[in-house]
This record gives sequence, C-alpha cells and structure tokens, in this order.
Amino acid sequence: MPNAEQPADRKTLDDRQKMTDLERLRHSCAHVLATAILRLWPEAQFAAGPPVENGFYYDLDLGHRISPEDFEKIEAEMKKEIKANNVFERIVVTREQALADAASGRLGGLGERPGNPSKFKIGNLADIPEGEPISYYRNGDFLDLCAGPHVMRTGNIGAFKLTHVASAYYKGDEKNPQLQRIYGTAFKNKTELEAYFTMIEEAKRRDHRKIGQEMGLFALDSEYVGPGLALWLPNGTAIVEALETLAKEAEFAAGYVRVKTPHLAREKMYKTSGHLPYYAESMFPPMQIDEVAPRRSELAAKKQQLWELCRSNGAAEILNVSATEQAALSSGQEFQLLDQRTRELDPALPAETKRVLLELRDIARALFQLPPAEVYYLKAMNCPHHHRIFAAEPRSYRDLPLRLAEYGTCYRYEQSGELFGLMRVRALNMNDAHIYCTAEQFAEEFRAVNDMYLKYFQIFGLSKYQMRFSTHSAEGLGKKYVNEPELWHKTEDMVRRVLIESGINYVEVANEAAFYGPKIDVQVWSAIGREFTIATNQVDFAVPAKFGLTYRDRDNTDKTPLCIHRAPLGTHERFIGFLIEHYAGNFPLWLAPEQVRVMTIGDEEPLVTYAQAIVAELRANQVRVKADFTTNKINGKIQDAEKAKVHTMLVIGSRDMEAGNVSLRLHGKGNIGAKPKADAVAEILVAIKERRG
RNA sequence: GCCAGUUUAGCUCAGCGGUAGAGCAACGGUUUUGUAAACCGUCGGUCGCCGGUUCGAUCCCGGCAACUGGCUCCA
Repeated sequence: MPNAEQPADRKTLDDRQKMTDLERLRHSCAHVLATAILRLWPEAQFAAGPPVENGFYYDLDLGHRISPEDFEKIEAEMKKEIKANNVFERIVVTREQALADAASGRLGGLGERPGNPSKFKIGNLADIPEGEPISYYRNGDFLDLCAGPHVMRTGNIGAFKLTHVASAYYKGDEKNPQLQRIYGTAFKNKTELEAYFTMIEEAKRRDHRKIGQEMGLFALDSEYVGPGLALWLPNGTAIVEALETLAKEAEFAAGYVRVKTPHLAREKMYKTSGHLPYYAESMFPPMQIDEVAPRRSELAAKKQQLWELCRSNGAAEILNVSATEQAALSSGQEFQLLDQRTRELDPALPAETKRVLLELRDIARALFQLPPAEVYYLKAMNCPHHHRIFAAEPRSYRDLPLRLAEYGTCYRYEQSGELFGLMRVRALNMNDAHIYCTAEQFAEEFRAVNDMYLKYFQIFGLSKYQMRFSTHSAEGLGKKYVNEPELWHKTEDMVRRVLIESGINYVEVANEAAFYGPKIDVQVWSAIGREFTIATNQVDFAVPAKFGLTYRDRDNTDKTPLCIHRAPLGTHERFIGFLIEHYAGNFPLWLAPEQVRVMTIGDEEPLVTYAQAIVAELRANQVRVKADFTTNKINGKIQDAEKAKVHTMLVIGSRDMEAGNVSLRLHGKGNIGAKPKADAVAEILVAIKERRG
C-alpha cells in the first residue's frame, strides 16, 4: 500500500548534509553492498540503505534467502568494488527521468532490467516532495536513487564487515511487504573496526541473561510462570531491595510520600483514563467476573428459544425485527423494544401468540435487570490508581505539590517477539511517582526531578546520558494523541523552556510522545559504551481532567492540577539488566548480592568460633554475609567466592586469629592484606552506607 | 504479531536412522589446608512438545511452544 503521508523520520536534505564523516562512509558502504549483491544476483530489488547507529543496512527483495554463509562471497565482491576505487558521482535528474529509469529497472541496478522495474524506488520517489531536487549516485555500473552524501571514492571505505541478516518491512510499515535486511558495519580503518568488534564481544561477555544465570539473580520460567514474567531469585532480590532503599531515601528527602495500590482495577478506570482505546493492545485481556453467570446463560437460552418459536409461528412479524437486527441489540435495547411492541398488541391476536410475546418480554426484562458482569484489567501503569488517591481526599493548593511515590508492579502484554531477557518483560516493577502541581510550580518540580536523575547518575558512575524529548505530531491528534492541540503546544513549550534553562543535554524528536502528553526518555551509556533507555518522564495535562481531579485554589475556585510522571530508576527489570552489563556483574559493595564471605583456613576450633563472631557481627549490621568453614583448600574456597563475584572476602587463618586480624581480599583486586578485625568491619559498614562505587 | 535461526543433564557443550556422552555443579566419602581448582566415588536426560515417515526417530518431514537476531512497539 503506498504511504500517502510523509514518513515521520524522513531526513530532509538539510539533515542529510549534517551526516558525520563516519555516516557518509557507512552509507557509501551500503551502496557498495548493493553493487556486490547485484553482481551475484542481478535481479535483486533494493529499497533503502541508510547508515544506522553501529553501521548500515540495505533492504532488498530477492528470491534467494541470503544467509551468513553468503557473506564471504558478497564481501569478496565488495572488496573488488572498493579496490576499483570508483568515484561516487552525483547526477541530478528530473522526476520524469527518474520514473523512466525506475520503470526500466535501472535504479538500484547495474544496468537496465527489462520486466523488472525498480518497484521500491518508485515508492521512494513518491516520498520526495515537489521542488526538492532528485539525484542519483553512481559508482561504477551501480546507479541508485539517492540524496547522498557520500565519500569521494569507494576506496575511501577503510574497513567493513557484514554482520547479520534480518527482515524488515518496506518503509517500516507492517502492511508493506517484508524485505531482507543485510546489516554491516564500516569504519575508517581496520583498528577501529576491530575495536568495535571487541566491544561487541565484551557486551556478549556481560550479557545480563548470562550473568544473571551465573549469579542466580533471576529466572525466566516460561513453562509455568509465563514468557516475560521474571522470577527474582534471592540474589537478584537483594539488588532489587538495595535499589528500593536508595529510591525511598532519595524520594523521602525530596518530599515525596509513599502509597500502595492494587495490581488491577475495573474497566471504568481505563475507560476514564483513556488507556482504552489508546493502549488496549498493550494490556492483558480483561478478566470478567459474573456472579450470576448460570442464571444469565439460562435466561439467554430461554430467550433464544422463544425467539425461534416466534419466528416459526409468525409472531416475530408483529415485532418487526429481523434475526440479525435482534442479535445486534443490547439487552436493554431488546427489552425496551419488546416492552414497547407488546403494549401495542392487537387485541384480536390469538391468546397463545400473545402469551409467547409477553413471556419473551418478561425474559428480556429479567435478563436486562441482572447485574452486569464486572470487568477488571491488570494495570499497565500506576497513574490511574494514583489519580484516584488524589481524588480520595479533598485537595487544597496548600497540598501541592503532592508527590505520590510507589514501586508499582505493572503488566503489559508485549508482543511475543518483543520479549528480551529482563530488558523487555510483561510484568515490571516501576520506580514510579506522580507529582501533582500547579502550572507555576511545574518548572521547579521538573528541575527537582532532573536533580534526582543527576544524583543517581553519579552514584552509578554514569558519565554519558541524554534526555530525549518526544513531542506530538499534528497528524496524530485524535488518533495516537489526545485531541488537545493547544494544550500540547503549551506543555511542550513549557518543557522545552525548562530543558533549555537547566542546560541539560537533550534532543527533540517529533511524533513519539505518550498519548496524554510529551515524554522525556532518559538514555544512558553503559561502561562499555552501549546505549540504554532506562527511564521516562511524562507531562500529563489531559488525564487529571478526565478523572475530574481538582484542588481548591486561593481564589476559592477549583482547578485541575498538572501531573508529572517520573521514573528515574525505570523498572527493576530493565535497570538491573542495564546494571549487570554496566558492572559486568561486579557490583559495588552496597549492591552486591553477597557482600562478604568469611572463610577459614581449615575447620578447627577455636578458628571457627573466631570467624563465626565476625559473621554474626556483620549480620547484626544487616550485611549480606556468608560463611565458608569447610575443609576445602583455601585456594578452592577463594575460587568459589571469586566465581560467585563476592565483593569482599575475609580469609581467616590461625595467624590472623592470634593477631585479632582478618585478611582482606576484594573481588577482582586480589589480596589486600591483613588488618585489625574492627577496622575491616567498620570499613565495610561505611562503604555500604555511603554507597561507594 | 511478522521474517529468520536455535532448542541434547542444573550450567557449558560433544554426538548419532539402531532408545545418549564429557567437563563443571550437586550428593557421599577421604583430605586439615595461607589467597583463583586436593583426591575417590555416586546421582543425574521421555534429546522442547505433538503428530507423520520408518521394522526402528534425539536424528528425516510437518505442526506448535519457548528462546535468540531483526521489524513493528517500548520502561
């Protein structure tokens, strides 16, 4: 289906000129990839081949399924093209010329291909606005519709590698045909290419699924619990609780109050909030509770029998309703209709016909008068519950800002193909809070939220982050977004102003807002330079009004508050998934599931008694400590502890005991040496309390 | 949900048209030890699930599920 609208992400010529040198190089490499594929499969049809974050891709349609086994020969052809050092030549043409070349199959080909027109290029041409120049780029025989820019020559592509093949919809629309997408990456030189693959290897080594398994942090039991429903094992729960304690302290200090809400709510909640219909497909299907279900089905069956009887004996004609019309009626409408028609009955009707019609009416009434089934949904968000907490008591301007915080569990029916380890799940624990405030208070509250982020970033040693400010699009109003154009602009201006004033690093992207207001996604980069979107802030100008939330202002009138949704620590699932990679499982002491392991050299008294007292003292101070007093060799015990990534190891032999010492060893750092027992314990307690990195 | 790939013991992985094997872990012993592995033994699997082909299927074929890489979506 041709896409009439401009794709929201289509780059303007201006954007294209901003392409970095590396992006140009990668984009050029995509053309070289297409050149190579055409030499092997001349019939291939190409769609789009842009640079992306870590490389480039080209989408193509081809009968042969390209697999990684084909990469070697494709790469060999690519090398030939690079060695030929062809110039990337820009050619400006008229739209008529471009359409003619697409029809002949010349675009995205090595020559004309009669009977095999460049179908996707025709679609791409349609997206080019009138007045914008139409250009080709040619390298050797390969001619492509392309706005550029490119490097000068194919030989400028220093080092490249094809990485994987995937499928993608033409223009990203699932209604369009699926294409094969060949991914690759390219760099200025071989050194940088190798550094990139080293980083990928490191990311694999730090994969949260692998480390989570090894360290016993969480389990995914799709058979019994369900896909995307994580079980937090004791070690993982230790991290969960350390994070919750951090959040509770930070939120308490920032004037938040805590609340607790159930995991489900009645349908009315989500009809009012607007999650239905905007969000319905991301929610688990509803639960129906029908306390009179047997009576309801009994009456319905009887009613249907009577209708059939009426149709067979002609009584239905008096009612003047076809079977299809009747089926479409609600029980209320059906009763009303029957009630009305039976009032106007011709007294000459046979008594039996009358009796049946009246009985039908009575059954319809009984059915209508049954209490309706109750419908409940698992919550996909905490906001509606918090809104009802706001509504639970009368509010004055003196109560604002009201900051309601909760680590709330939400359930989202993510499509099966979207699930991924802990990073994308169906049950998630959010570091959620909603701040109800006046428009005047907004800037200050928003700044305070940003400060909280910065505080967290410091604790976790995150030096690179970015706020991604998502705004609405005019076309989405009434569809993807609540139809309040003025409020959208007003709120977006307000947020933009605060972002600029606070000097925070942000980018703005259109058409990615939440349905009820603009959104700020927080992106952070892990220790090995991978990007994660871990948290989100949203400004909600619409839903509080839908719930009729008001506060009494100074002037004795009722006003609707603004609501800021914020979740700096995101969800436990994604945030801990991120932390696992960030720390490679080597958590700082305050987060480490097993903070300390005390191990003795041998198992003889009084050594064990001495060690046991240290364990007891640490436990009394809420330290997560384990003892290893077995007769295994000390090297073996140390290896066990190192493999378990225990942060601090206290090795105790008779030498230590006699001096009142412990020998300290830190995970990954090796033996530190002996120190007085009291000093070692005190240092552990301080490092935990200060959340030292 | 769509396209592709994967699924063998708790974990990492061999293997094969004739009903399975290693290392680690676990368990039982022996060993009394100074900073990343002392030794011996034992247990452990409807080869993801359901069908089909076959004398016989973990292996071949089909369907389903889960997981993974992407797409769409998203914290």
